[in-house]
Amino acid sequence: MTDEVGRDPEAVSKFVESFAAQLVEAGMQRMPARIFAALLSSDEGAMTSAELGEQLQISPAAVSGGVRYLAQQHMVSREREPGSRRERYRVHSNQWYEALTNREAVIKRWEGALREGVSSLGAGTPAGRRMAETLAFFEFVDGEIAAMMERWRLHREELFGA
Amino acid sequence: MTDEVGRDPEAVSKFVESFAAQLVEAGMQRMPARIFAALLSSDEGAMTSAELGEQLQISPAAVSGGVRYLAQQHMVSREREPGSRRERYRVHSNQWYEALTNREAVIKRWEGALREGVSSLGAGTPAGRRMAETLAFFEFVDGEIAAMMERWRLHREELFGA
DNA sequence: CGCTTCTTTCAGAAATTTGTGAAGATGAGG
DNA sequence: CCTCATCTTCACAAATTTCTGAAAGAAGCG
Repeated sequence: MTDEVGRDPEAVSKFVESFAAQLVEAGMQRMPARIFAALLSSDEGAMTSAELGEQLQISPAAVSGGVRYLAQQHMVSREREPGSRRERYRVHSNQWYEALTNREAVIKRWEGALREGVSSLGAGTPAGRRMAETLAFFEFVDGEIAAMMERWRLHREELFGA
Repeated sequence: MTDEVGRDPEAVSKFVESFAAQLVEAGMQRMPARIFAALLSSDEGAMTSAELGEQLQISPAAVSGGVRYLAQQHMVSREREPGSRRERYRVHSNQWYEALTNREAVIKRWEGALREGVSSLGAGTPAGRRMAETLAFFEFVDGEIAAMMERWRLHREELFGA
């Protein structure tokens, strides 16, 4: 087997860019999206800063900024190769889409804003009622998502084994 | 009752801006967010272009652009007062958060990109397997969300009556 | 028809965001 | 300690986005 490269870098790059484009369209910033897509399509599920910089043709500063964002969103984690200042950034295959549904903080803030709206506009007014209903929706979804993720874990074991 | 105004414009405005800010943080553009928040907190659930312009202090052009975006996302609908060129933009209290969960098109595109990734990187490779799993997750969520919305409708009737 | 009232489109000014290079930190290893 | 390899921060240039005023389009109504 002369297949030592193992993968066609061009095919990888093509996928990375096209998946990143979807993420961008869904609202993610460009650099985080590209970095994330690159990690997702790496065999290890992890890359160093230098590797990312090379594949994506971006500066160390851009890697740093993008990774910081992804880490804040809990979409990647950072690892340190022991005895080296070099970091590697890893996407835990499960972890990340859990983060996707973990709008936890976002939902909580929306709920807060809506509660304030209900009371400041008046619970008896039409606008107040509309907002109370919206609030109820968020509260409902909040609970449902947790249950859904639990079902996913079961489903996942079924499909791929524990 | 000298309460003819009915609502404190300042309180309304304060809520509108704060709710819009949450939407912006969640990735919506500023103008659409403000317009949407204004509609949501109006008693009628509908406003004319002129009313929106006045409350938000923006030009007709900005209203036009924002509304177009919201309509594309199915978050508001346009109505025509019969016998007038004046439009009013309405948020149907139910409709809009159904639109929120209706990432339908978005999810489909992600699934497409992932499928392409699985085949172009190789279903047998580690990266390919990771993407196959991610794909399975999206397919799962897709189905779950429909079921969840159905439960919401029931729950909603329970809370607020049909 | 043509006037009037609204809405949309468009080009450009202003504000914001993004990515870079360069300088500064941080820590491993001699 | 000093050096080397890395990562991070920062100021700025470039690209992009956002909003506006002005002009053009559309539709009711006399």
